[in-house]
Amino acid sequence: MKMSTKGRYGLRAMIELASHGSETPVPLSVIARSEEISERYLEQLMTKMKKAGLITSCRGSAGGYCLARDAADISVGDILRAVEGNLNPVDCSVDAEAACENSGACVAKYVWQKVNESINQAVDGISLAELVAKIPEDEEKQPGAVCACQK
Amino acid sequence: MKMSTKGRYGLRAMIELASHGSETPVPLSVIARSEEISERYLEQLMTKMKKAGLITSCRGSAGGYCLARDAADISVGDILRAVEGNLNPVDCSVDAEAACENSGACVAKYVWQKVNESINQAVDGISLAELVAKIPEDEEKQPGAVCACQK
DNA sequence: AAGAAATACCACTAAATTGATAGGATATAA
DNA sequence: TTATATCCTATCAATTTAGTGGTATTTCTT
Repeated sequence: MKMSTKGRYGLRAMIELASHGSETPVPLSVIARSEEISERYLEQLMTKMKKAGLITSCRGSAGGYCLARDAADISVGDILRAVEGNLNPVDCSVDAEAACENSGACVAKYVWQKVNESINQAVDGISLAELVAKIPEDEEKQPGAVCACQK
Repeated sequence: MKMSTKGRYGLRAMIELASHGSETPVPLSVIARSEEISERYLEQLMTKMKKAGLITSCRGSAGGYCLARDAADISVGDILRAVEGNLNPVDCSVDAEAACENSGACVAKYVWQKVNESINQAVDGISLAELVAKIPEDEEKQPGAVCACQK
């Protein structure tokens, strides 16, 4: 039951991105360097966040990534689900496809549903803006709304 | 963030074990067969549960496994932690050893602590007895207390 | 006392997933 | 036109998970 680096890196990258102001796009290299994550690997994670509609991007010189909406409207759950896929501890409990032949009589399923609900409730209850607000002042920038790069 | 087969098999095996009466030890082969788990693999999981003090065992002919205490006093959390190790999604959030150099200023840590709490709360809130009670009658046996084998 | 039935213990292998790397293509601003 | 970026796809390496194999030991039954 460990969160993989996808989730861990992904969350940190988004916090970093959100902590930059909203004026200009933030290049991948900046995020990768300050969070000490391989650029190439982080790139894959950012692609997933973009597909999930959490960030936008601008190519070319002076390009980079921006939040697609206000940090207050992005939950940690949005981020984790974007990079990790669903957070269900066991697929059968939610996905009808993955249900076993015993499904109806399966008591364990009850457990997995409970756990699933509690995880999602926890991560959906925390917004990116909340986290940025916790950053010690000396490192914080302007959390701001949505940045210039809105293609 | 998936529960591995250790947790899934382990829970099912314990439910099966608890659903047998308390009179006689239940052989591994019986649990393995009815839950369709490899005996050899399940054996390793049972060893962990034994070390965690959740079950006892009797060797020899007519031997097998028994709950170490009443099913009402064994939580799903006890079982999962026994086979999976701690359920923390990220080690740094709990284990001081695993904390990164940035630990104090790390905002993500706040998330992992919340998630960890909510997972543990969920699994600790469900007892083995509760689950056994949910089993459809035609398959249920006597949930009972603790069985004969108490070495 | 012998034999069968069962767990205990130790190490090893195979499969799957995850993490990371590589190379080139495409877009954009100065 | 050049430097700076993202985008896309494939591949490789490392780690973790899942499962096997063999043998020793204990206990009941006959």
